[in-house]
Amino acid sequence: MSDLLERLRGRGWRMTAQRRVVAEVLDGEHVHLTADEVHSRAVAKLPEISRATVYNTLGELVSLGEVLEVATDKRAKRYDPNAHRPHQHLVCARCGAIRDVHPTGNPLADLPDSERFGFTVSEVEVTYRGTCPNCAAA
Amino acid sequence: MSDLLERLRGRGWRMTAQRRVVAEVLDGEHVHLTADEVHSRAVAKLPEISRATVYNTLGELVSLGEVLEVATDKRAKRYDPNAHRPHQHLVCARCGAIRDVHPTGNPLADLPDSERFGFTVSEVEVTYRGTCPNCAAA
DNA sequence: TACCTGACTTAGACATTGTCTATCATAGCC
DNA sequence: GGCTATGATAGACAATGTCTAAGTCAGGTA
Repeated sequence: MSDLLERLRGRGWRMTAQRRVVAEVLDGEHVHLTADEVHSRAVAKLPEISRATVYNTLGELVSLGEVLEVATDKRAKRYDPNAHRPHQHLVCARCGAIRDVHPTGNPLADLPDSERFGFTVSEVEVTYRGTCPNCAAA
Repeated sequence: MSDLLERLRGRGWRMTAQRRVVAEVLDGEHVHLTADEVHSRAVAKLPEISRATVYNTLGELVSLGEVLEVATDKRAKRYDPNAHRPHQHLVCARCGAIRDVHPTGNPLADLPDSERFGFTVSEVEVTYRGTCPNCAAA
């Protein structure tokens, strides 16, 4: 994800230790951390980082389109750094595990004009719910 | 929605003024209230109803499958009484307005086995996001 | 390099949403 | 009408998120 750091710098983002740490924490595939988890991991790397900074930085990353907010969980928002590859989520109703998945087809095309009520529709978010293998076994 | 009250009674639900009021508030099409909104409206009909009761009752209605929880909003959960007719949601990113919509096709069928990672998938939740006519005009 | 300035960070108060507990009230049964 | 388990209540508590005022620093400039 040094890609990300590069992109951000290119956009005139002022680089600070805190922002770098948050970006580093949000690295990898199938990463879906809550703000609080991001904060915990950031603190491990940079103990004096504050909660407000983590929230601010996450909010900026979302505005810049580098990170997606996903509301699969009932409580906290989760942050998905994999914003550049379109994908949907598969969530275990029991334990909350989340996987990125890539369905076939284009759900946007499934919404006829007559069902758009004059809205300009730009995005679709699809969440599949079920039971993961671990929970099914238990 | 006296249907609902009948169904609940049939299932051995003990009927109380509070529960009736909550069920009445959740009546109609395109109703997507937050717990707090449900509480406010319930208070208007029955001033001494408490927040805990509203939360409890909503939780029970969800368990019984009479009401759906939807997470279209980043903040509070919303409750959708239209649980018996499968439908999806169209949300205005600007003002938060929500409409029920009925896409064609079956998104469940769009998730191939190879993308299920051993999960038993039972539900799909689709949220379309865009701008409503009002906000587009403004 | 040193310094400036506006953007960034901080701690902690505050707000919102949701949960829990101990106690009181009552629906439905006899 | 009276009993009893179930439901309701107030309010404390918990979790998540937002805001503010004051201090700090990255990056540009000379």
